[in-house]
Order: sequence, then C-alpha cells, then structure tokens
Amino acid sequence: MKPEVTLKKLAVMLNLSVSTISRALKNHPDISAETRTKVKELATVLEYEPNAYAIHLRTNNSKEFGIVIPAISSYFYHSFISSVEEEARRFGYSVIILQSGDDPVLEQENLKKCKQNRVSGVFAAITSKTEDIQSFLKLENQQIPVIFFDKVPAFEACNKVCVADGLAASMAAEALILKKKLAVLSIFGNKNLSITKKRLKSYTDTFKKHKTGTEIFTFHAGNTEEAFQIVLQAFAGQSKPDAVFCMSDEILAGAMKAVQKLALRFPKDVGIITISDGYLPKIYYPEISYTETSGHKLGKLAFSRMLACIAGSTVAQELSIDSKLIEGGSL
Amino acid sequence: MKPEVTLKKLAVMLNLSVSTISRALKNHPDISAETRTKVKELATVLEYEPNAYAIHLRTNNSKEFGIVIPAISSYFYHSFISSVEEEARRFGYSVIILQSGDDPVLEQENLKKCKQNRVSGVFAAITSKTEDIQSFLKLENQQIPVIFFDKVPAFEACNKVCVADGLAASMAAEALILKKKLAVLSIFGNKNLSITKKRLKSYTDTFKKHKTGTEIFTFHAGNTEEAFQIVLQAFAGQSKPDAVFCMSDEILAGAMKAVQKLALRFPKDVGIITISDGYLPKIYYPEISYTETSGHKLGKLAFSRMLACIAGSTVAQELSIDSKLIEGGSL
DNA sequence: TGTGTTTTCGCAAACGTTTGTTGTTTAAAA
DNA sequence: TTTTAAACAACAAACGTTTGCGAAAACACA
Repeated sequence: MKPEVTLKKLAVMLNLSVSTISRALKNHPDISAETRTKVKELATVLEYEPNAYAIHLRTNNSKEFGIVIPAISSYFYHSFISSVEEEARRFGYSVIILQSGDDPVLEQENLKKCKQNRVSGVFAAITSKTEDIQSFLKLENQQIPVIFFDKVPAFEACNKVCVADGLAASMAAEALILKKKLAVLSIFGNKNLSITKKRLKSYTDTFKKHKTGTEIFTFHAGNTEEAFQIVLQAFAGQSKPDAVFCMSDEILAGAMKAVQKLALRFPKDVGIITISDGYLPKIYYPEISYTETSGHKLGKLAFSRMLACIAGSTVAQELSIDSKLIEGGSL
Repeated sequence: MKPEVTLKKLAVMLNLSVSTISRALKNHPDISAETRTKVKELATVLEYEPNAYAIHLRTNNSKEFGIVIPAISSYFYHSFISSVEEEARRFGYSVIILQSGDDPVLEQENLKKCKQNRVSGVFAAITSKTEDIQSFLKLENQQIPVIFFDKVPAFEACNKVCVADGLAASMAAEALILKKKLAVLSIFGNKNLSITKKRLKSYTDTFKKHKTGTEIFTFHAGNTEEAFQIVLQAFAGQSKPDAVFCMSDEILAGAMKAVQKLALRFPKDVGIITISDGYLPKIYYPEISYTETSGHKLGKLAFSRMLACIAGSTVAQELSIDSKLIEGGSL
C-alpha cells in the first residue's frame, strides 16, 4: 500500500549498506564526498523523509513538548502557544497541543498521551475543576519537567509561570484611584481559582493602602452572561457606579454588552478598565484601557524555564512577567 | 536517567517472556486469567505506558492526523479543530496541530513534519500566500489523503470542504432585501481570496435577481483597521447607508468600532448583518444578526470525508455545509 | 618487503513493540 | 495406558534508525 522510502531501500538501490546511507545523509566524515552526493541525490529524487518514529525510538529522545490546556479558545492562549512554538522551533523541538475542553478526565488522558509519546516536557494550564495534581507530579518523578502556566495549582513545590496577577490588578486599581473614581463596580471570576484570589487581594489591598474613600462593589461572574447581568443590575438602582473593573476578557465582553444595552457612554458616563492580553479591548471605541497580560511574553518565560529544567534545574520556581497599563481612553 | 518501564522490564520481573506480557495486557485468549491479572497488576503499579513510537514503528500506522493551518487565532478555526479532535478521539486517532503563521515556508515545513510523522491524513487550510499546491498533492500520491477546508486552493482535483460561502452571502442579501434596506455598505475581504470572490458574486447576484433598487456600495478591507476606516468615511458624506454588511468577523470588528465611534444606534440608525461563526456577533447589544458558518459542522464534514478517503475513496469532491440566518436584532 | 596509518565502508546490536510459529505442559478422550 | 487436543507460554523476526566496532583497501614511511 504505502511504498515508504527507507534507508534500506536506498541502500539496495545504490548497493551500499544502510549505515553508509545513514551516515552519508548526515555528513559523517567517514563517508567520501562522492558517495555522499550520490546518496543525497537519490534521497531527494525519491523524496526520502526519515521516519520520526524510528528515530525517536532509537534515540530515545522525542524532541517534543506537550502543551495541555483547557482550550485554545482565547487570544491569550493562542499567543502563548505561538510563542512556545516559535522558541521550540529555534531549539529543534516540536510541540503537540492537547485540549481538554476543561474536562479533568480528558486532561488525564492528555497527560497519558504525553507520557506515551515520551515528551521531553509538558506545559500545563489546568482545568477549572482540576483538584488532583498527582498525575502531573508523577511526570516530574519520571524526569519529565512540568511547567504550569496561567492556570496554576496552589501546590507549592512545582514550577509555575504566571502573569503578574497581583501587579496587574493593583495597577488597575491605581489607575482608578488616579481618576478619582468613587464607586467602582468590580467584577472578578470564579472564586475558587487562585488567579481570582490573587487579583482580588491585590486589588482591594491597593485601595486600602491609598486610603481613598472609594467604594468597591465586588461581584463574581462565572461567565460572560453573568457579567452582563451583574452590570445591568448594578445600574438599575439609584446609586450608579462611576467605573467598572473587569478581571478578564470573558467578563469584559459581558460587561460591555450591558454597557451597550444601557446606552452608557464611556468614559463620560462610566469609566472602564480591564485586565487583558489586548485583543478584545481594541475592538471597542474608545478602546478599553487595560493592564497587560502578555501570552507571548509568558510563553518565552515558560520556555526558558523549561530549558533550565531539562538542563537539570531541580528547584521549583514561581516566576512571573510584569505588566503595564495600556491607556485606551475608556477611563 | 529515564528509567523507562518497558515490556521487557515487566517480563524480567515476572519471569515471563515479552510476548506473554504484551498479550496479557491486551487480553489475548492465549494467556491464562491468572497470568493476565498478575501482569496487569504489576503494570499498573509500575505505571507502565506503552511507547507510542515503538507501536507506530511496529504497526506502521500512526493513527494520527495533521492539521496544518495559518493560525488558530479565530473562533472558527478553534471550533473546527475541537470538532475534528472530538471525532478523532471517537475513532482512536489523535491530532497534531501545525501552525504556519500564514507563512508558506513554515507551511512547507509543517507538511514535511506530517510526512515524517507518517500521519494518516492531513486537514489543511492554506495560507493567503500559498500558490504552489504541489507539496500537498505529493502527499496524496503517497496515499496520505489531504482534505482542504475553509481556505482552499482553486485547483480542481482535490478534496475540499467549505462553508457554503455563496449561500451565506446570498442569505444575508435576502435578509437585507426583506428589511427593505436601500443603501447597503458592503465590506468584503481580500480581493484575491477565492472565499471573497464567491461571497461577493452570490451577494451581488442575489440583489440583481430580486431587482430591488437597493444601492450596494462595495469595499474591500484587508484587516480590521481598514474596515474601521471604510465605515467612518462612508458615514462622513451626505448620503448615509442604512445598513452595513460585513463578510467576516475581522471586518465586523472594525465596522462595529466605527459604529461606536459614530455613536450610531442599531438597528435604528443603521442595520448590521455579517457572516460569522457566532462568537463575535454575540458580544454586542443588540446581538448582531448573521448567517452562520459553523466550524464545528465543517469539522464533522471534513472528518467524515477523511474517513472515506482512508477507506479508499479516490474521487476528489468539493463539499459544503449549509448556512442559516441567526437573527440577533441588529437588522 | 614489512609496518603503520588513513580512508572508507559494512556488520550487528539496540531501541520497544507486535505477531506468526513453535514448543511444552496438562487434561480429556480413546 | 496411549493418543489427541486444548491451554499456555516462549522464540524469533520485523518495523526504520543510529552507532560502536571491526575490516578491507589504499597509501605512506622506513
């Protein structure tokens, strides 16, 4: 059926041994220039491509990383992945992407697949329902480094890279303070996520520290629709907020939908600020001010950490990238 | 370094042969129940996972598909991929995703990687700059089916699955006609893409067919920013459009930004309609009416076509999924 | 002519599986 | 008791590569 071109086939055709073919193809000094060109010519004519499976089996080195992730749905994850892919290519690695659809069972299966493929390392963002980190730790025991990113477990002794959650939140708070906002509707995500806790804490701490009289109305939205409803209700009462803070893109989308429904003008009627990677804020007019969380930068950081682990670094580190305020005109 | 658990290791520990272990693990009738359980127990204790490379090498069947794609940036591609992954899982296949960043050179490399990994088939959306289809066709010659999707080449004799570009555009046109719109700003994408040509033709044909006096102002926008400018200018003059049609999400984002800048109310001041997979239209209020192009459905179709090809179907087909109008209240 | 040194290549083992074939034991049928 | 079959397990080859080692040929030096 599939007439695969192999070293052996080339060897037979040229009346040489398989090992000679193999060496010729990779410019081994043992092989004469004459033989080498002869081999290479035939290889290109026949479009020989080495069998990745055989190589990996033989060398016992897959030169491959796994990225296990709830979903590539967001711009943030997309830019993270692209960033890792780019670095991987530079270092001769390739990347396989495993989506779990935010399902812990599928996540387990994906980890298993990583193991079966003997990946050199795993980049992982856990699902919102992942409670047991054991299977990840087991990989580590088998010398397969695991770098958690973005959605990281609370467990201490593991490698994590994150956006500076605290910093981004507190910078947003400072921006609100600078604009002298007095009543800020503040919408955070799922209470149980560590990312929510971190952002919430830094956010409220910042307001406390500055001792402004700002009123903070804190809500939690599990999805876009909930954020939509929260904003609607917040503006239904008598005392209306003069600013809205959103913890993420998902929440921003819902909040802005409500802003449109209520026909609020921003920044005149209400100021808006969010934490984002930068795609969604730019589709509104005026563009939404946000504190940046760069998937691209995070990818670079995660990759360098991965290389360090492969090189033998054994201490678990928690690293983060900094953030900055991007003014869009919505605050 | 990496103490890999292999069949051989299990065999030594249990004083059995490798083949017995292998058979026990897969419930081969030759193996006694007693031995089988003994083997399975040890395997779970030691967390044995079969080496995927060895299996693939031995069986010469990778049970793996490649998806080569410019970028997973859009919701449409994301849902296509998820859909294919879902089907693949059902049939015991896995999927590797190769992004080219819309770079034909990287696209070539990704195809090579598919070949090196001896994938069972390739799903491909070509880059906007891909002119030479040869390398794709070569895969076909080597019994590796290629199913083009969404961004497909003009070349006839290949397998393509597309959203019903013509239908979606003409349905949008009919919706505009039904609402008795008189002056429609119609923004299409890159002139050279076949997808643009198809949508444009059906769109204008539909208006001609219905012999309405509708004025159609056609523009082409290469990106979101251009769409933004086009809308701004269209509304700068005296005679303002009473509706805007967008060919894609990318264009819709720019158009809506302009609508917000101009403080136009929709559907009162201006009607909006677009072609989309459904994510972006839903973040506006009121939600944007659109004719649907489902990445999910397209994935299912592509996969079934792939299975047919693997089963031996040799005729090249061009298939498409239908579309429907989703009313959002913007028209 | 003999010894030593390159140069160039082949042999064979190994990576972890799967699977057709063969061999041994046990138990049932004659 | 012998024959036959069934049950169970081992042997060995193969998938395509890489690589340490050895071998043959060519050449140089004495």
